[in-house]
Amino acid sequence: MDFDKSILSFLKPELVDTILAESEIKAFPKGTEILREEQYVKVLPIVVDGLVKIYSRFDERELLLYYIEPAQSCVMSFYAALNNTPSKVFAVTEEDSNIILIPVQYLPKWLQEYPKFNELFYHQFNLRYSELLTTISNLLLDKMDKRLYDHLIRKTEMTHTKTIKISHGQLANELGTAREVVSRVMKKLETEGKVTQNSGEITVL
Amino acid sequence: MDFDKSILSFLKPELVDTILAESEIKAFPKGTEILREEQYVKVLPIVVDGLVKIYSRFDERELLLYYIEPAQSCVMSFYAALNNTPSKVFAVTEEDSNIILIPVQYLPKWLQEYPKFNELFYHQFNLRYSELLTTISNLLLDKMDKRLYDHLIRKTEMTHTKTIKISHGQLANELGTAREVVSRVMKKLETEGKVTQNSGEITVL
DNA sequence: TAGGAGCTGTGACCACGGTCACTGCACAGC
DNA sequence: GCTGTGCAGTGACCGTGGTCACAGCTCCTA
Repeated sequence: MDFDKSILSFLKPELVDTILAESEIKAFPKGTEILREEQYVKVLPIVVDGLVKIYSRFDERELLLYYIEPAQSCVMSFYAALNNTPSKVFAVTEEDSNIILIPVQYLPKWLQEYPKFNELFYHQFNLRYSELLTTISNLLLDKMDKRLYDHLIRKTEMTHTKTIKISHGQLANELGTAREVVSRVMKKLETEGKVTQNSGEITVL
Repeated sequence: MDFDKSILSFLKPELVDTILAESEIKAFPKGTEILREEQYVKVLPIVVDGLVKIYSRFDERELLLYYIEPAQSCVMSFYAALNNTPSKVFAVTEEDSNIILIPVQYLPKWLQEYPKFNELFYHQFNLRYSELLTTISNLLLDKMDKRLYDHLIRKTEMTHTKTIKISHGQLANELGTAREVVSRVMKKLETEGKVTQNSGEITVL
């Protein structure tokens, strides 16, 4: 399949060709569950375009951890793949996405032969680690109104559109809270003139 | 300096010798601040013995992230060292500790030449990532009484003693809450017969 | 057209924990 | 002695958000 190789331009062209020769690029429609918790991972995903949502499930509650944007990889599945241990998180495509699937057996070899490839994953690990830190900071310090508003802002930034199609219940899941709480806070944000909403659509002003 | 090399036995002896030839092993007394936030890192620490506490500061509040036990390393400072970026966390010795300090300039070379060395850090990253996940889970789901009690239990497990010398204020910092809250909950744990305390000492029953 | 499913809006209730304002205690140094 | 400092204990207050119990809405399908 054709795609814009410039997305991997930070890697040496020689490495890009090696990767593409052995890997599959697959299209996943929006909403596909590409990684289940406790699943043993056979391929390592690198997102080419689209958007993948990574979340965890604690008890009955869920919490969005971060998004994987183009040219990024899911380090949890990377480590799970390298060591044949189950993954601890879930991954779902938030938009139609094309994803490179690298078979795990090539990883040790490429990691050793291509320092840039190695660096890529250290960088990804660091990125996710930082995002978890800010998630922790938000949980510890911020009230729901700020958490929800920031979350909506982030969504508009990533999808490059001011209007989001999502239900209060889904938002509640992403923030690890209850549906009623989201409804309450959304109403507050609406009266504050920060958003408008009607029937499953939210517009950030 | 002498120390028990068996602690690094998971690495090839050849690699251990290489590391020790170029690195310094330094003794840090309990309570030494060995890593400040926003500090540029020139050496990579690997704990030989003792215990190092890693925490972060959000606004005015602190939160303990995890402990570094013998044969472990601080991946945040690892990444910071590799890329010459400032660290985002603090590190303080919780006990007298001996720590190997590897000068950063050897890292790229050794990472490429010794796959085991590389694996060590992937493993550490994954470990910390998992610990941050459980921290998030605790913040999201658990009440203070459970968080505090679990925290005390963990402390006794790591120091191999039932009695902990710590003030309520310090505990509050580690849990990201207020001193009064810790006092309140400690009283509750005491009446429940889970702990006893007198003047800066807490004994877990 | 009646019923069901899924979503939103709301009011009431209440536990948890953050904050304030103290008091009491121990211990150190002057 | 007195005073300052640091820690523990406590009562009062109250905002946030989790929960329950509904009611109302749209849309789909039998």
